[in-house]
Amino acid sequence: MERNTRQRSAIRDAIVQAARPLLPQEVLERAQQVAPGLGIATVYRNLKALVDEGQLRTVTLPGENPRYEPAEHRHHHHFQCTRCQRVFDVHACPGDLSRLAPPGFFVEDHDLTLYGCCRDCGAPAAAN
Amino acid sequence: MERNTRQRSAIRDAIVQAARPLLPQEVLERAQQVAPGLGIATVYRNLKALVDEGQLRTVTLPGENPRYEPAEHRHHHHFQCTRCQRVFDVHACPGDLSRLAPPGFFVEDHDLTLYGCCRDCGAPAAAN
DNA sequence: TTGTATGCAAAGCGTTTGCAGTGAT
DNA sequence: ATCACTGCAAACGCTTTGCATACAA
Repeated sequence: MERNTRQRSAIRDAIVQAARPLLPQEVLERAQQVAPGLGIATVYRNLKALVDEGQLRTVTLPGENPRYEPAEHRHHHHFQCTRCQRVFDVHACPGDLSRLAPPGFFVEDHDLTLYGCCRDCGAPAAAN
Repeated sequence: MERNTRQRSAIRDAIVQAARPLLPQEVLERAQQVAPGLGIATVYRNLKALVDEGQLRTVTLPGENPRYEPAEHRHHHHFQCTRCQRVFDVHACPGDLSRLAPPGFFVEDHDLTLYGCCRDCGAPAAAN
């Protein structure tokens, strides 16, 4: 039976209100403003619980520590800027990729990460 | 100035001879058969060095520890079996994905991981 | 009251680093 | 004889867990 604690609300709210996937440490810092004394262990325990409940999604980019975002977001992908390292949501999807798998392999899902230059870091020739 | 040690050869050979990307621990176990007494620290040091030299490539799948494979392999992707967790190379590629990025974002590269059921693990999971 | 959730600190796990000894050149 | 490389163990950063207490139900 799950209880609705001050800490759990603070953790969930921090992630829902963020505009991008957050690291556990970032969740801690934001949630502590609402729930002083909050410990990192509680953040990890709740992140895990909220993911299991289906409220959160884990964003695991290659070579990066896991980040967390609201699960309400539909199937989507991510774009990491090679200049500023920030991660953005990409709501487009290449669609069915089962044609890429070798014979005998069955594709059930996929993960895609795009790398490049984000809007803010400017095009190779344009400085906006 | 680099030296050609017994350990380094054993580590490189273990990876070149493997049919799939290996975890550092797997590299250790295989290389120890040729270089008894080999320590895990030496494996890590050489993996790093060989990646820097361009001989190896790091395979970083979401939520998985880094694996290593020969760099000679061209641009390709990976397939992870959701049953046995093993990782396989996929030499197909969806091609240009710049259409997926929002306006103002420039795609320079991409990473793709397929998930599903491998040849050895049999039929795909029942559709839910 | 009851038992889950919490905070703290210790433990785990994969990876890195300091150091003195080893061995390739 | 050099000096990069090695093995060992300690240190690290992130995450998990044990335990006594706090608090939602």
